Amino acid sequence: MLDIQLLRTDLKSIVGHLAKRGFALDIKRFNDMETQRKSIQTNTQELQATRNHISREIGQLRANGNNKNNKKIEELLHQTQKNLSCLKESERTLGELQNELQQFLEEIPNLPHNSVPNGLDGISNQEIRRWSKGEKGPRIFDFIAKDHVSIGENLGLLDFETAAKLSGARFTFMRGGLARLHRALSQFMLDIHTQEHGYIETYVPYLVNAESLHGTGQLPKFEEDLFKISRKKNGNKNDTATQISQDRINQKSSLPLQEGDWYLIPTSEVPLTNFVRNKIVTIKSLPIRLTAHTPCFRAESGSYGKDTRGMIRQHQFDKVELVQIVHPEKSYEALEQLVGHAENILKKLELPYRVMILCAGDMGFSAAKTYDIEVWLPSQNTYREISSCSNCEAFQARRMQARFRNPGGKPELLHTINGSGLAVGRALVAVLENYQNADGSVSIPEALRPYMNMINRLNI
RNA sequence: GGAGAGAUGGCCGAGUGGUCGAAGGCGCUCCCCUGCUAAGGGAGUAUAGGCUCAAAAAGUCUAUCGAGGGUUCGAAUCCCUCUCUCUCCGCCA
Repeated sequence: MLDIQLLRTDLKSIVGHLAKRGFALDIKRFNDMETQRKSIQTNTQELQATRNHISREIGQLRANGNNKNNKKIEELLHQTQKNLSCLKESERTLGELQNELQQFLEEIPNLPHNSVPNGLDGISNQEIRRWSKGEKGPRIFDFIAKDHVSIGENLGLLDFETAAKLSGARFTFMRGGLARLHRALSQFMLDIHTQEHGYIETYVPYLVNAESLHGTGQLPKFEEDLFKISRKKNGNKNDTATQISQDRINQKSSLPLQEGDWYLIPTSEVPLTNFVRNKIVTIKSLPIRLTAHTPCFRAESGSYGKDTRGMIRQHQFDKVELVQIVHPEKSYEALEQLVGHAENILKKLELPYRVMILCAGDMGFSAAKTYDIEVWLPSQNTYREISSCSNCEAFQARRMQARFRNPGGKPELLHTINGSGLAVGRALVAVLENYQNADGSVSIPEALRPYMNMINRLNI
């Protein structure tokens, strides 16, 4: 969420920044809402002040306990009648308006950082650097490289048919050495991040509430991408709408969301980042570096027909996530660092990759700057995304009210950074394809052998 | 799932309808006292928002005592709903 003060004081420049990412802010609507809000809020507060005055006066008269006062009290009571009905109406209108404004704000994406290239889609993303073991680039095959589906199925270890029977399309069933390799990858990643990169290993819930998803920006705008678990409790909630508007009057961060339901996490960024929701942390505790290995669940309703073959795009996949909660002045430094941590995994696995900076229009909703890391897939003769690392600046922190106390003792918003380190399923795909041999076997990368009972290949 | 107890500021804890944003204590900050330290004395110490203001500072108003709703001229206090924590019972990995 953007700082509403910024919209109030510098709307023009914000509109310009948002246009860079293809978001058209409705200026007229915002200004209209603001003008209305201002007058109604002032009015409401004046009426409240009057009410409080009269009440206090009555209180004083009562305390003095003098009979003469009864008349005066009655007068005051009479006087307050009209005031109160105006107030009620005014509060209601203000609530509705705050509600509308809040909703408007919540659906505005983050502002792209100055270093982010212009462009509205992936074509404008720019390559920053490229890495492969040795100078020659990705391995050149002296046979026709198969894709991971053929490799896995030929090994008899990858079974989409069973997965489809159990669940449907876009699920994976693995067994034997392949399942083990999958586990090895995540164990390996966790070990590197905790032992070499200073992250705290974390175990988190896979079901989270709507507030958490709101904090990181998935809700309210992207509900269709999520799997929702309903907990049929007490049937229908009563007047949710009234509750919300009341909340809005109080100017608290509030949610147009149903309480009670759970969502499967689309990434452990959600539980990890929400760790600091509604918290004021000490400056000494920064940076907070958290990592977790979790399954991730995505409905991906928008992408049917894309990557239908294999395990590139699944409803369920594992990911080792990196999250940093940092001082605002350190966040860009931390982003570079975090990208390096993710890259380090690929280096140790000796998988060729490149780092891309996403253009403004290709970034996610909450991001101010994003690097994608793409791993080489020989079967597709191209690089494919295996990690996405973003600095969200204060965008998520503002939604979450995640703060630290500055040296002056005042609470200030933190910055949040997240990135995959890495997507385990896609890492598995990359290993299978890059380490495949002519005879259909797959060599195990050196770094993973300690996790594989020291075997050096998966054989047919 | 059943029965009960509870939720107040950074922390502890008082407060059952009236001037309470909230006693007292601890902690923290500043000042005084003091060879040093300890002890002692004094002052300050929530968050968000509106308005005034060119801006800052400041002032002023509003809201906030787990969350939401209700009763009332007035709610931390009374009523309803929900969430969470604790204790006991049941069930379970």
